[in-house]
Amino acid sequence: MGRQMTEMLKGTLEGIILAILALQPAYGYEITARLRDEGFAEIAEGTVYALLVRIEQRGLVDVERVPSEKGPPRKVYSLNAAGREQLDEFWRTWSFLAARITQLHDHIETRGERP
Amino acid sequence: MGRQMTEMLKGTLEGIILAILALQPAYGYEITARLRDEGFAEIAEGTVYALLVRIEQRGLVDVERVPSEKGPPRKVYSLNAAGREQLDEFWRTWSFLAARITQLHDHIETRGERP
DNA sequence: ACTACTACATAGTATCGCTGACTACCGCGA
DNA sequence: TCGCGGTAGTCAGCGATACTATGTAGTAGT
Repeated sequence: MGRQMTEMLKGTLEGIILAILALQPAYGYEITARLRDEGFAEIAEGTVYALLVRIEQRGLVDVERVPSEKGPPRKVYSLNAAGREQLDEFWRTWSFLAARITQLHDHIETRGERP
Repeated sequence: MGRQMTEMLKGTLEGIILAILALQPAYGYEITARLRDEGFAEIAEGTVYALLVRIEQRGLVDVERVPSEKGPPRKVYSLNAAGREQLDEFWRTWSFLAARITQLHDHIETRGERP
């Protein structure tokens, strides 16, 4: 993936996954598929699993093992109260950042960088 | 600063500074002040200087030493062609990411996470 | 038996921003 | 005269993150 996107995902990818879990509980493999549907095509499986381990250890999700029809049992993650709180903070932080950056972008467009 | 914001700035702070330099050339100390004006109050000076070293090493800026009336000489950075190219890519990446995340946010709001 | 898909896990790497300290120059007021 | 505050830049060490690459297994279809 591009260096730019890789760095920009830091901090946001966690929020993105929390947001996906907020829509409905899901397991790792499913989340990677969901990410592809949402347009994040280039995010590797390993990345998602590592992140799920982290958010589980932080206690942001509840986990349930569910036998799968195909392959090994699934670890289904669902957002708990702490996770929803964290997601809220993610949106707050994101909104702040997005607002500032949009503002910067407008500054450049109006003041005209390249004539 | 908050962990969340710290992580989210990764990758974007560089773009933000390139954007500021696109408005007009500036030196380090001035940039930290500009950041404060733009709403990024909590960004440490050391962070800005370190970032400037990086973008200089990547050849995204031209540097000119200008004597200051107060204190040591200033290093005035101005965006060069490579820097503008990088800034363009920043905007592209940012737009992509912002669009996906906004879309995710809308999904949650319309489908209703909490009844 | 072989292949493909599903499903999860982990070790190692690179990058990034933060903290905290330090050097150095200037002008002003006590 | 001395110290203080503002200006200006530098650096080492740290923690967190996402990526790459690889490995482990179970099931289904041929």
